[in-house]
Amino acid sequence: MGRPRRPLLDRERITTTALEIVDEQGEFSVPQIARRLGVQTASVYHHVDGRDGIVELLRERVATAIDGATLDLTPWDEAMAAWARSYRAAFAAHPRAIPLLMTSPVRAPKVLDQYERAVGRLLDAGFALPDVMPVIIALENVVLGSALDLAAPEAMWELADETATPQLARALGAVPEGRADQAFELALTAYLAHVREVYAP
Amino acid sequence: MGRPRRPLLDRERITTTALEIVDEQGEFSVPQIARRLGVQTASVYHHVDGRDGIVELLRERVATAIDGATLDLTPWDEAMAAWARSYRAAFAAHPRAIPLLMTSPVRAPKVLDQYERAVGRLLDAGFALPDVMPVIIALENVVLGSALDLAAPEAMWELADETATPQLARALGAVPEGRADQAFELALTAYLAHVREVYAP
DNA sequence: TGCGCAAACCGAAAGCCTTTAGGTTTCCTG
DNA sequence: CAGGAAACCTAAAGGCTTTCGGTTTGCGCA
Repeated sequence: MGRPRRPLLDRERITTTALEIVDEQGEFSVPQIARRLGVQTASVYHHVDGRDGIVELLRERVATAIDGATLDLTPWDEAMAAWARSYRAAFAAHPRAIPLLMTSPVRAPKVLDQYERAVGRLLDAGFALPDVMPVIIALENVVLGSALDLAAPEAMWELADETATPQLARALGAVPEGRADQAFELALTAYLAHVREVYAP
Repeated sequence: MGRPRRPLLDRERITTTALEIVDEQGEFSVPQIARRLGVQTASVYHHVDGRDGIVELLRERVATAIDGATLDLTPWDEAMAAWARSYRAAFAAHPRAIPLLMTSPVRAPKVLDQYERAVGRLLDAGFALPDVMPVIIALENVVLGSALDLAAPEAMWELADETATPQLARALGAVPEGRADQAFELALTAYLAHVREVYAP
């Protein structure tokens, strides 16, 4: 016991292990992380700001997969569409983590920079200043709502009692493959089309 | 001790108390409920299927505020819009409960009946069967994404570092009152306009 | 080179939570 | 009025989060 020759822990390894566990189980606990890393529970607290700190690390880790380069596309609506798809894809890569991550916003500077650039793109495109944030927030709502849909896949499917809700059962039976992706594309396309019409100069 | 002359607990009181606590604190625990009701923790388990059962009761309780009568409006798009607004308003009445409720779908028969009727309305309006669920799911995504926005109010506002993200700070400063409602209306209007164009016969 | 402080890990423990098991009293049905 | 079910309690197991103090190692500075 005592300090080891080489550190056994760091924030990266803790984050990676936590994400592994969440991908498998949908939850995580500090003792679970410690066990996987062959370490005592208390040791983890030396590197991390409590359990909530680990959640924040997970949020940042998942958010780093958002591709900020999409925001350089032209025209502006292509940029927004691609950014939204990348945003959702980042969450889709870890569906079981979504409930854990989505309740509070991403604080990572890298992501805030992307919001900064999104604002810039809309201003450059001629959007009025008071319209910019509502347009971005509504886009974010579509993205997060669709991501949430990924977290509870096939949820309603088992619930369709054919006798009580025959039309619902029929409609569910007729749903094509990849329904979540399709619903997202539908909502995204609809949203951007409307913004083009109403707000764009 | 022993069985009391009049029952001290029932599912209604447990649900009401749990919702009170969640409205205040954003979380709840079984011992907290027991303390408020002047009862031992174990007694609560006699009426309810564990903590998860209480969450399910909360989901149903909150969902009962959704106004199913909206689905009788004509034309169909007015019905969908009003239903979506009522759906979101039900969650908005308990913003701190949203993270707890939104990760799994509502199982309450009353709500499933509403889905049943929504399907019926779209079929009657001439929608093709395979289009019905995607249209409803995408609408649900908009509603839930916007509801999620209510759960983390003013979240990004404090994060705007003027030096690092000047344009974001400017745009945030120009945001009008009631931004969450406005973003929801924007997304909802956009969505329904597009569905009218693309899917409606 | 050596001293001292900081870093990294461990052991222990407090205090919370969930859940179950078994006991006691009261109600209700036949 | 007898017996089973209902409603509550006490007790306890086992998990989780977090903190505190101890031990060993690394490293910077004199």
